[in-house]
Amino acid sequence: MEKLRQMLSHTEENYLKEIYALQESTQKGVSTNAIAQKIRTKASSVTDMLQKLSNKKLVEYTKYKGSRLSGKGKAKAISIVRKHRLWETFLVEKLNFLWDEVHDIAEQLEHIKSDKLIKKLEAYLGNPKFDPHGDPIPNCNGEITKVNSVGLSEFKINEEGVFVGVKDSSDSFLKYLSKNKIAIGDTLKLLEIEPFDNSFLIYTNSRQFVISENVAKNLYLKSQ
Amino acid sequence: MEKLRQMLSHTEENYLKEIYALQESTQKGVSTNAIAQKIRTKASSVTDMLQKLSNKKLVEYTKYKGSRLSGKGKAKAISIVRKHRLWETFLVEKLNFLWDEVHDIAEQLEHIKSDKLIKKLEAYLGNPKFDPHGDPIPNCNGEITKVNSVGLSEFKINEEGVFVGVKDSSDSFLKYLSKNKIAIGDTLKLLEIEPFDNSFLIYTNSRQFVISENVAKNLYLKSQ
DNA sequence: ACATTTTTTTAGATTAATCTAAAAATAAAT
DNA sequence: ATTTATTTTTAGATTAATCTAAAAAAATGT
Repeated sequence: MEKLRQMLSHTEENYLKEIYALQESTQKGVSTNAIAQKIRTKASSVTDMLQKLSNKKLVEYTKYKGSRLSGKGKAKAISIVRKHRLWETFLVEKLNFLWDEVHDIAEQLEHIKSDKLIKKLEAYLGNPKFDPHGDPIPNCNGEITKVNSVGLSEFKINEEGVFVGVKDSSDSFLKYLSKNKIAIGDTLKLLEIEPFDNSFLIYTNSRQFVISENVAKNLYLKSQ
Repeated sequence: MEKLRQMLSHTEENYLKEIYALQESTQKGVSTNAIAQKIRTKASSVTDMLQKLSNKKLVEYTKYKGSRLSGKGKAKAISIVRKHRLWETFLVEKLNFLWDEVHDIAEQLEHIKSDKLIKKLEAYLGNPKFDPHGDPIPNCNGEITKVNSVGLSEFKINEEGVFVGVKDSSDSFLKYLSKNKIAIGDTLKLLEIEPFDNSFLIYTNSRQFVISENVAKNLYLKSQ
């Protein structure tokens, strides 16, 4: 008797997506509390869900030790990220949304279940490799183009690069960027770091201005 | 204290949509069993939901008497139909889906919550008035273009008309139509009705063929 | 190393949507 | 006008996802 493919709930998919995001930035297990914060729920709810996902072999979970996605779980997470980023691209490229308006809508669209839909959407968009925030779009086999960009905070004085993506794509940060007219594709040059507060003096588009260290850390550039 | 707008679950939205479809074809209350059949659930589950929707003032429900949507409920139902039909149009017009492949996907997309999205989608599609099945797309105020088409089964011998829509948009019926190469926009002429089995002899696209009475009832034509 | 703090898990409840089985109301048939 | 059949509702359970409060484990500080 063939076991028909697991249908995951929106909630389960969200957990997988967030665990994936968290485990990418560490070698160790992802802590229950970290997940709870991301999902905006209580640690006890997370424990329940981890046990469930563990039974389904999507997460490797051992009590008190934190969690990692299994191969299956990671594949599923990447497929959700893929859908999210394709939909964001659609919203910006075709429907003329601003890049700081699309996150919540893509968060809903990423759960639509249809492989055919996502294949056709991808083709319709011209097989983009990056979404509007500069994040790579996994292909249908889950492979992700490696971006070798580096945070502006790592730059040397007078080094120059093209702004290719953000680290933090929170609403407030994206709104900060639009307000200050910094957009993907812009060439930025680091002129000076003020030792007193570690603020960065930047040159771009024939003007110069100051950004905080925090902002600099969140800007990814491809240096030439 | 301002009451913030009711957020309905997918399930509630589905009930409203189906009750709307059912109540359009009758003056009387919609029966609990009829809803159960549409939603593919048990009558007892429907009763529970009707009581809930009634408490929320979306449905006018009196025990054993059947239900009708309230003004609020009808408006909500129409907005879901609107989303469903706009998404179907997108899938067919932009992503090149066939008209018999889009229903299940649109059934998911219709629950995406964003007024801005649906406004932008509508504009992107060029403000279409009809979906790929010939059904009218409600505008953002819930107004629906009246189609004065008539079932082929009402035609007289030698009467001719343009095929503008289907009554039953079930998968199997749409597949029947594609297989037999009958598409919206085709001109059909009724040549003969066979008295023995009430089958219809039809002429279209330089060929003639026979359809059952049942099929004839489901084809809506605009006679000239 | 032990006491304290923090993190994580368990136990027990709650809400939404569903189900089955039984009871109640309505409709149909003789 | 009764009886029979059908429809609808109620009562009581179940499952998924969540919560609070308390218990258990791990990490931290002196």
